[in-house]
Amino acid sequence: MNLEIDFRSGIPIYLQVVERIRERIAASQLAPGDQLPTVRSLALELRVNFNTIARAYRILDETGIISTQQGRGTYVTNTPPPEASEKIRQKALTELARRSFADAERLGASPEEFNQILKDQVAHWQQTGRLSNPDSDN
Amino acid sequence: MNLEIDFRSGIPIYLQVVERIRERIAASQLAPGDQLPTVRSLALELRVNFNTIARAYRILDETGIISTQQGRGTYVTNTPPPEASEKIRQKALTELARRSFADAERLGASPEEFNQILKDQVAHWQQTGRLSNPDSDN
DNA sequence: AGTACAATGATACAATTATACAATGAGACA
DNA sequence: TGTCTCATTGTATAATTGTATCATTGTACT
Repeated sequence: MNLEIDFRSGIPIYLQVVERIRERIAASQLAPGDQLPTVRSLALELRVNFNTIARAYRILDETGIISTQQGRGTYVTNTPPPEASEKIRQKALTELARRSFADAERLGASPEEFNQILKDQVAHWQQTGRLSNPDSDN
Repeated sequence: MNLEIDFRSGIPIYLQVVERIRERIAASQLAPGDQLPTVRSLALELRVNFNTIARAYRILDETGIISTQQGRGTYVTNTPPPEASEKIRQKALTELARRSFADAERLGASPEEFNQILKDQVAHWQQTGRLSNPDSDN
């Protein structure tokens, strides 16, 4: 799943999981009928207790966009209407931007410095046609 | 832990705890990822109230060298502090940039679109003097 | 004495984890 | 077919961990 959650943000993990999954559904990365990871497998991936994931799933279930079934698994039921999806998507992107700057700040970089690095990254991507490999200069 | 605290020194207990733990980390007796004692267990050991330990932990958390997580515990921080070597810092920043674009792509945004959003975020930061609040429009 | 302030303690609370439990489904076998 | 067993799934509840808020204590200063 590769969900990005921040243990140091002060935002409860279960709420972060709710948001990240809503974003994936809004971005059609998860379509109706798709099965979500089991509470245990996602918990293992995120290194948290599976009850924390279960709590997130329960919230999503109560809002009706997924369906959790004991013994079977959890499945996506509805995708929000296009205009709502676009709004969620926009919010997800600005939120991602905010998190990125916050992470950069923790590494001692000002927003300006990090923005420069991001620009370089785009330039490199335009040259090579792909995002640079994390192991490229080891 | 066996922290040396002097109750008669006149120096507040929570400040002594802060100093003792800083020393342990500086001496690599506590490594990144290591879990510190819970506020209650350390309080029991030192015969003080656990709020006093919590206060010490909060100070260390604010300086970024440990991370306290409700319900989970407190851990020595993994990410290198800003004063780490420039090379490591640069590498961490480019890796962060790469991951950010990958996440944006997962949300259905091209690098160009996401870059625009990043620029807007910097502009907004320059206006308000802070990175925008995650809860601003919930 | 009285006041103000910082340090510490008491209590209630929220997030996360640990443990035991119940529902479902796949495979073995009569 | 039926049903047994067992692994896998989500559920329920209590224990553990840090947080928030206010009360208490001690000290310095008038």
